[in-house]
Amino acid sequence: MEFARPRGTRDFLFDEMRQRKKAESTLRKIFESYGYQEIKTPLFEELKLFTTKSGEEIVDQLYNFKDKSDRELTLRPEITAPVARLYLNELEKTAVKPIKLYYYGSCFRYERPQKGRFRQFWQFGCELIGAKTPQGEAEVIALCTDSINALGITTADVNINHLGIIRGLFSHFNISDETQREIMVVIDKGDKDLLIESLSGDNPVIDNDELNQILLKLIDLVGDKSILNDVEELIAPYDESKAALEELKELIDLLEDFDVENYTLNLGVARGLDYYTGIVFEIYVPELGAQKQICGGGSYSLVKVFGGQEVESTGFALGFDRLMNAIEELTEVEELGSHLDIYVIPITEDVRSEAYKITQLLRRNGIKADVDLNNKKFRKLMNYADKIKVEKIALMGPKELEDGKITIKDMVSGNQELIDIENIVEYVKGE
RNA sequence: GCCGGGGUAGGGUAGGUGGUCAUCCUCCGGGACUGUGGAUCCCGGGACUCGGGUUCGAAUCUCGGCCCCGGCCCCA
Repeated sequence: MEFARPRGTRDFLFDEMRQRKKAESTLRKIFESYGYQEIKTPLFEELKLFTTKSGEEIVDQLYNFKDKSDRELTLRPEITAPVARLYLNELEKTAVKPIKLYYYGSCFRYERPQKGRFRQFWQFGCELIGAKTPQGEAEVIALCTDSINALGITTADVNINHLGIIRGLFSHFNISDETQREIMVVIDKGDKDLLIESLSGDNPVIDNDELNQILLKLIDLVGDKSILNDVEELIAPYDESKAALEELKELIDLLEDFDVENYTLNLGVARGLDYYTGIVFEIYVPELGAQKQICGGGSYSLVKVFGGQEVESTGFALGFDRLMNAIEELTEVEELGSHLDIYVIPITEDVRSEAYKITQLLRRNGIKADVDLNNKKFRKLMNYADKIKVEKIALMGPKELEDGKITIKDMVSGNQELIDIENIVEYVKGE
């Protein structure tokens, strides 16, 4: 084709758009029911915003460019950092805390596209700023699971961890930041063989057998809250991890209050980034294969990222495209019906002007109505109404107009009824 | 960045050893059909991903680009 779209971006047609809009509105409703307010941030930001947050390495994965004034900019790869920037710019000094923000927008990463992975993709997420308490975290997780349930995704597996436990161990054994980061990345991959290799191979990342043995046991702890006892036993000698474990326990108790029942404790969940310090969680839909992660979230510290007054935040981002894949995979795709409520058909040429008036009347009363704009003949209009699968048509000709009436026909049953024009809005709405 | 498989009307396809070859279905527009749709028939519309090379001649062979589909790497 002469005009190709850039690799890894997508077009969306009507039906797909409608399914997406439906999911979007479901999510909005739920986020707003939790008291979140929507914000929008720019699609591009200073490159520095993201390198500060995530390190220089991520430039490889960014859609970055220089503008005409030679500024280093980039399309945003995620929305947490822009929200943090916005907070520092606009809200830090004025807004009443806690602040509940949500966003829905596209993000960009310069990577090879593949299934469940595009260069332009959509994230739906939130940030709870200034309420880093176990109850804040519990509520955020509740919002997340409610959202996923409302979309009909039934096989989602919510995995929760508290990074303070493992950080406590690192601290106890005096592990350097750099080594911590290295080992976190390996844990984050979820590949145990690789971890064993890293820890006990020829060139161990950590030269401490005691810690290595604990780590290997720790990341294997996956299950319901009964595993907390195992964790407790394992970290008993290490005071640095105990506070985190207590926080985790408190969170687990609170999840019950927030009516969250299905979750997995998974001490192997990690994050590559070192500003995540407390609770982290990830959600997987196994049916999606390699790109099964539909959500990532946790608590982090804004001060660690950008400076400014210490503010603890909790948030998560849903991968909207993957959610749509999961919905498609797991739920019966609903027939959408027509995009119109009614189609207005003038039977003869001389009543067209009346047809336009009636169409406008319907529209102004919130009815999705359409009318022919191409002077097509009656038969063609019937044909068209059939093709677009509209359920109702309004038929009008000189005969019924003389009496101030109009025919409403149900295209599914074939029944039709003669009604007074002044009642048309009520009639169409009423059924 | 790497590896595989692809690209023929809007969608789905046939042809592929170079030449009478651009096929069929669907779709879209018009008509038969004049105040009641879905059927049928007729007419019409629309494509060889782009560029270079070989050749008298390329959808077909060849090289490169672009794009698509998988899989790695990566995944804040």
